[in-house]
Amino acid sequence: MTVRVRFAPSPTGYLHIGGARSALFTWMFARKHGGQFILRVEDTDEKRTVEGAAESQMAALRWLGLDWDEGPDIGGPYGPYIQTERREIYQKWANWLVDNGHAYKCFATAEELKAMRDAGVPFGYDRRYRDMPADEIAKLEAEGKPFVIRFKMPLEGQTVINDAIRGEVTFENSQITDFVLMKSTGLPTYHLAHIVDDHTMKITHITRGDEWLNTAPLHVNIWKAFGWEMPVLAHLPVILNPSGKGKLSKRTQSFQDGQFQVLVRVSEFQEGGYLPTAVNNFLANVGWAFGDDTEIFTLEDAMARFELEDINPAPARLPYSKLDWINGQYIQEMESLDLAKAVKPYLEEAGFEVNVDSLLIVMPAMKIRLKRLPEAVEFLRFLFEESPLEQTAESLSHKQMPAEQAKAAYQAAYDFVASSDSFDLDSISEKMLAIGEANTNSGKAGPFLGKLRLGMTGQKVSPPLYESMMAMGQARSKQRLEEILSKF
RNA sequence: GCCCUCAUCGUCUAGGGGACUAGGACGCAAGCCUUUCAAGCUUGAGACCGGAGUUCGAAUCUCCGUGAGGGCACCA
Repeated sequence: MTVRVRFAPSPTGYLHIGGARSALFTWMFARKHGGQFILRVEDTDEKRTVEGAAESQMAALRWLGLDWDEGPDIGGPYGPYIQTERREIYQKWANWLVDNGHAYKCFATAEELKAMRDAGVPFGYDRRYRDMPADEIAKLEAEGKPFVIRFKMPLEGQTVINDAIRGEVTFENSQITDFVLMKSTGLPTYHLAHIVDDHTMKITHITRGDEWLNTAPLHVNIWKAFGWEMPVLAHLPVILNPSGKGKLSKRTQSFQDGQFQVLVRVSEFQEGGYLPTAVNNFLANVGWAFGDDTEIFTLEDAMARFELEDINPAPARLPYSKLDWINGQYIQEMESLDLAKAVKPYLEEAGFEVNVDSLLIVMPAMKIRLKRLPEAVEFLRFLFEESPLEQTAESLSHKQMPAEQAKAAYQAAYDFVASSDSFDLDSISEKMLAIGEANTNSGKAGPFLGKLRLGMTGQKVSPPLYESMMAMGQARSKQRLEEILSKF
């Protein structure tokens, strides 16, 4: 049997990172088994549907590299993949349930429902239309009264659901009411729609959020009523707020470690300079583990080991600081050219004119420093901004290298930069090292190199001296040394 | 309130009766290295929610607490 799974978001907003993790788990499961991953848009709540949301969610999925085999944009053999385009199918099956005694038309008005709710009726509905004689129902219908179709939930007994992650979970049927299957608008609720879709789309495993566990017994009974084969259920744990209180939401801005913004939308991770591969690695590590203490792994390798059964059922918070570390690990492994290209948009956004080639020299230094791409802006600012030299003769000197010696050293450096034919990493390092050793009391170049770096870049934190000089170029380095000398 | 689920270092996790003195990772602290910041290396602090059982033996199984999360819509 071919595994067929789906990710079925509602187009009510941006793709939430928790949704992305569910999609990732589902996708890994499909790919591991050589099955199909289907994307379905569940837009039966017309009031909440947001224009463009489905597209932005698909863009987020694409960014993560979670490709689908069937979906609204590419079609497939079991389409359409947008629920509002499947009205007739739901209507047909809803009618089938009514005709076969598994569901009934309910004419309760909003006022009636409210009255029942106010009276404290469980679930706000007392099943008053469940056993209404057929002729009375027909009469109401003939009068054109609006109605919904409700499922005839068994009144007693138990329903056991078998969850791939949690095992058997037993519910009392009396705890579940006659849920609405078809709204008066003629559109189905999730309860009906997903079952009809999952059946007609031949879905073998239903992976979905934890919040569906309580209505799973309802679903099981609907599947039974249809006489359709039940897919395997797997209820995925939710992601909590950094505080541990409640589901992760944008509303709660918590900075528990003082520096981590609470990112919720996938697009925020993208804009924040995280690599999709790192985000996937990060997400896969929450609620699931590679298994042999490996923390950094490819999706390929993770996939091979992935099992729904291994998912940790406990809800978890996102360890944002670990994400930074993971992202840093991925950046370290990047090719210089790729990193330069990746960093370019952030530099440009800061108003810098970027030539990728000239950036290459500092990329090795960047790789081991960057946790997030935008951090390159501060590191490389000196390459783009002509800032006044704020250092003084004193701050450019050192106890191992008093002003007089410092001046001589900088002069020597200037002479080299001003006249050298070979301005490359090797000659720069060789020369600067020699100058430093010759002009410090200790005979160690350290103090000189440190102060020179400070003067050249004007930044307390920057890439190392040699690379910085190379990246600045000979002319700019010369000019900068002139400024330094003018301080003495 | 009712129902369901879950519970290991600060966080993410490994472990599923004896190999647990409970492993790894992030973060944190210290040291080394060092031209800043990093990176790297070494070391350190740091957890089985509580109580009863079952058992020769419980982090692991059972029950009861407690805590946390989820659900109780013509939303998904």
